Amino acid sequence: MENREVARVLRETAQLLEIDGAIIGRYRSYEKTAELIASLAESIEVIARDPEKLEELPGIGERMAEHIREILSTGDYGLRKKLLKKYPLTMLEMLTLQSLGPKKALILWREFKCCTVEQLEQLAREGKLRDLAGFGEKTEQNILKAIDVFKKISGRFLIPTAEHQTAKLVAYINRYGKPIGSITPAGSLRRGKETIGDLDLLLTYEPETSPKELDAIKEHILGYGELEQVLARGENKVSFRVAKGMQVDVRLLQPENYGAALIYFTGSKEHNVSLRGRAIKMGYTLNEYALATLKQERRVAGTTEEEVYAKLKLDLIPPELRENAGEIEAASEHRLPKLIEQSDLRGDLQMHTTASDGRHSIEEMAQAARKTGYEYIAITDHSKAVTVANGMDEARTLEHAREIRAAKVDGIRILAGIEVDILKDGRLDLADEVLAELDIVVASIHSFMNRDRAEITERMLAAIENPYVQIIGHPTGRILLRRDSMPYDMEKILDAAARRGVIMECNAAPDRLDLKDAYLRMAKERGVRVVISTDAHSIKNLELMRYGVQMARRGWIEKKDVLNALPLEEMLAALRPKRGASSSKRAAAAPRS
DNA sequence: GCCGTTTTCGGCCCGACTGTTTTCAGTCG
Repeated sequence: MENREVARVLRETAQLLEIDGAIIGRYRSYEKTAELIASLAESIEVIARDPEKLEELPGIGERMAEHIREILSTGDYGLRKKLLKKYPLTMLEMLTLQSLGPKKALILWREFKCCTVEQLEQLAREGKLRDLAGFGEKTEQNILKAIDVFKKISGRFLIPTAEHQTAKLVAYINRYGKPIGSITPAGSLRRGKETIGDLDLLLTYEPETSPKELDAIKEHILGYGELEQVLARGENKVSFRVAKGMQVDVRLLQPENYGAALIYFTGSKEHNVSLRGRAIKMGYTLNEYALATLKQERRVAGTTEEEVYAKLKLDLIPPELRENAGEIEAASEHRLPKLIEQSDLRGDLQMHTTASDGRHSIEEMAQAARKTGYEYIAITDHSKAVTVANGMDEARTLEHAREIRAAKVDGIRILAGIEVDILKDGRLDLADEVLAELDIVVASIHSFMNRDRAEITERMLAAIENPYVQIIGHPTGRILLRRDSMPYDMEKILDAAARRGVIMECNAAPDRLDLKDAYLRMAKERGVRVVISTDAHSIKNLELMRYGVQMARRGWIEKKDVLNALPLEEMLAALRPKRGASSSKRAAAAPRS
């Protein structure tokens, strides 16, 4: 059973308990355990095999450990099943509606036996909600609006979509007639999460700004051309929805509170909760304005993030790590990783040209890469199995390799590579003799992804065992918001990669970001090196590298873990030598053009 | 259900905003 499955059972139990009116601490305990398990890099199944290890995890005691074991062995949990006899599972779907929480859901269930979004819509349309205790006409309208949103949107967006909307919005806000303070994007966008739910913007204003002036600024923001619905308009905050249901929160604050607010609105929520717990233990209280003494009689810090973390005796935690996944402990013991930066990278080892499905020639790609400051690139076009991408057979691959080696661009080394397909049975799409002739072999799966976990695992293991494979490209095959990862036993795969010296790719395409953070961290723990590659299909795509770097940072990856942060010769030496070939030595010995 | 330099019992992060109330509960992030 996967961690997220176990986490789902626990989270549903927590929600059902909350509807059932359990005391706050009890359902929070289930909620916290669910969050913890979802964020673990290791498999909970493996941890649970050790009789003591489970209870060593924070927030898991004797009883919770038992519950987890029950879930792992039966696939479900007794208390959840018991609660589901009282409340249907579909009630939880209703909780995803904005403005509808557990208390109102319970009233709907008691009064109308209403437990689905469809039934709720019917009741709201008939005007039957407004007379319920705690409900009113406005609530009824809000529920109808929320149902509209629910039906229309998935609710999450790719990073570039969120960046684009942020840029437009910031430009618009800055068109306010008078000078305005700084505008800072926070939230999951700042943390570099793989998809973004909503936008959080911090807007500072000077302390002498009059209330009237503040109102004018808020009115200006709400005059944004792409605004579709105002959700809240208060003293310190405006919230609204723009196209496709994306929610925007703009928080207005004074510069002296900037650091505390930036921490608060960067999140994650779990990181913040943990920070507050730490603050309390140290005799402080932390909110979005400042770190202060417990009874708020004295302010201790709040103007910068550094200052707040320092007072909490923590090193400054990079936003990408703020997921409450061990970063606070690491920061308190001065052992935060020194995360990889884009400027550490010396090359890009996966890209395509017109030989398969790319848009530019070898020289054009090399020139563009040279301009970004790289020392080397690898051209890795597709092999013949990917017919739709004009994949190359053995003869074309060899001819293309000759062309790559003949191409000369000053100041950059162009390596002859391939992105060879891993076939249905785990064999490779090109003959060994051909692979032996190339400088770099990336192997990827592009077809038959809908197989079960055991089959996919075996297939990937076969590829890793193949002595010609040096790098596994976009290992899980996911396309964000469209296609799930292939199911496999990542521990087995990474153990095999560690044993065989195979490198795992972190594909930088913002709709892939594959490997993802948790798997990158697992790779690092096993000593598996990673390569951050754009998989560029055009010159423009070379710019996508920063997304891959940010995902790697979220996986705690440092410069020393990254293949393409090495100088050319060291990079080639770090590649697994191909059996029966000395191509890596030959490549290293060749003169740089 | 968990946990302890404030605690083995009694808390559990904290504040903004809305809407339904007439001082506050519910929801949200």
